[in-house]
Amino acid sequence: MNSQSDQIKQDTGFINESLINVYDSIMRIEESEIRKSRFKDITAKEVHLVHTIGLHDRKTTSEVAHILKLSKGTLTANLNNLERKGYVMRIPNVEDHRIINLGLTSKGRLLYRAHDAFHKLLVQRFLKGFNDDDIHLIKQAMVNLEDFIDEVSAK
Amino acid sequence: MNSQSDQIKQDTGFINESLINVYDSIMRIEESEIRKSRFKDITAKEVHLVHTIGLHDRKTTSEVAHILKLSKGTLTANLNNLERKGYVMRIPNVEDHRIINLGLTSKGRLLYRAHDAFHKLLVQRFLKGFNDDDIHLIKQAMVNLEDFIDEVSAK
DNA sequence: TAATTTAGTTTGAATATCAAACTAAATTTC
DNA sequence: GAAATTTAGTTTGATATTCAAACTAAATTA
Repeated sequence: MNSQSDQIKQDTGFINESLINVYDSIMRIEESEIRKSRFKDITAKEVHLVHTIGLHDRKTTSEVAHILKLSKGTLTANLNNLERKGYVMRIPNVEDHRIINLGLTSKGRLLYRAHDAFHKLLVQRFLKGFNDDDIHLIKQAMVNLEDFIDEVSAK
Repeated sequence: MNSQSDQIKQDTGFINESLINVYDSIMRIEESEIRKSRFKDITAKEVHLVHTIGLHDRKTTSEVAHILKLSKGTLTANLNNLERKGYVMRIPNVEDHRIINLGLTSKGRLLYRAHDAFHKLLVQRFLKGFNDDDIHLIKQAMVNLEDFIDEVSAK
């Protein structure tokens, strides 16, 4: 018979393994789902970039590079690819001619929404069977995790 | 004043964003923490490979390639690097001479444990302030997520 | 107006990845 | 039990990703 504390050890052990394993899988299925749809030329990294560019923000190239922690040169290369494939637009900034703002084409917006829908489905399943209090508690655990990440990143 | 359902929308929205953002950060801080220690020549991907090889299993090259979803050629290249750096051993299988089993050197085991300790700290912080029932509930959410991943991967 | 800073691109080198061809060993088939 | 097939892992050649540093053009500051 398992004691209460054995149960907890088992739970935390499972959560540990899960945190390690889950993301890789999420990236993989995101990519394979998106490629089953009409977006056959898109990788997981590219979806991530499209998500970061977003629907409405018109971020600059530097802002996006900073968010994704990519060098400026790498981002330029990635943007060239997504522009060539027709998902992303470079929008010269009229006030400051050094700046390029980024936007999604209509195809890019479709991709954004398809990815977003898949993610919402994923979260729905993640939270399946939980009531509002439970969900609030799970949210708090994610806050903890982000706090820890911020702390470690800062030091 | 927010209604209850607004609160839930906010929570699930946060969880959604969090799931997207958190892993990248985890990979990044894992790498930077490991490089602050005595393991300065190691990338996040390599830690992941060392974790997969594990302390006791003596997995084959093909098993590890399958787990990490890498081609055999890619894994050979990765193993060459980790062998050169002194973390991984190739152990010829005496019963079947085609097979190479994989193991960690003592340096590799040190790296494994350092990474494991960091991960345990991370989970500890993830679960900070929760009681046993809460933890069990969070574990259940992770099970949900893995189920969803398995379902989508299978179809 | 000259010097400096800033935003983004280009360049060149290093690394990672894959699929396909290959080698050697084990298993199956006849 | 020899020949054909399968399996495990490596090598090869091509492609893609990434970075830092040099560069260009525009804006800001001195």
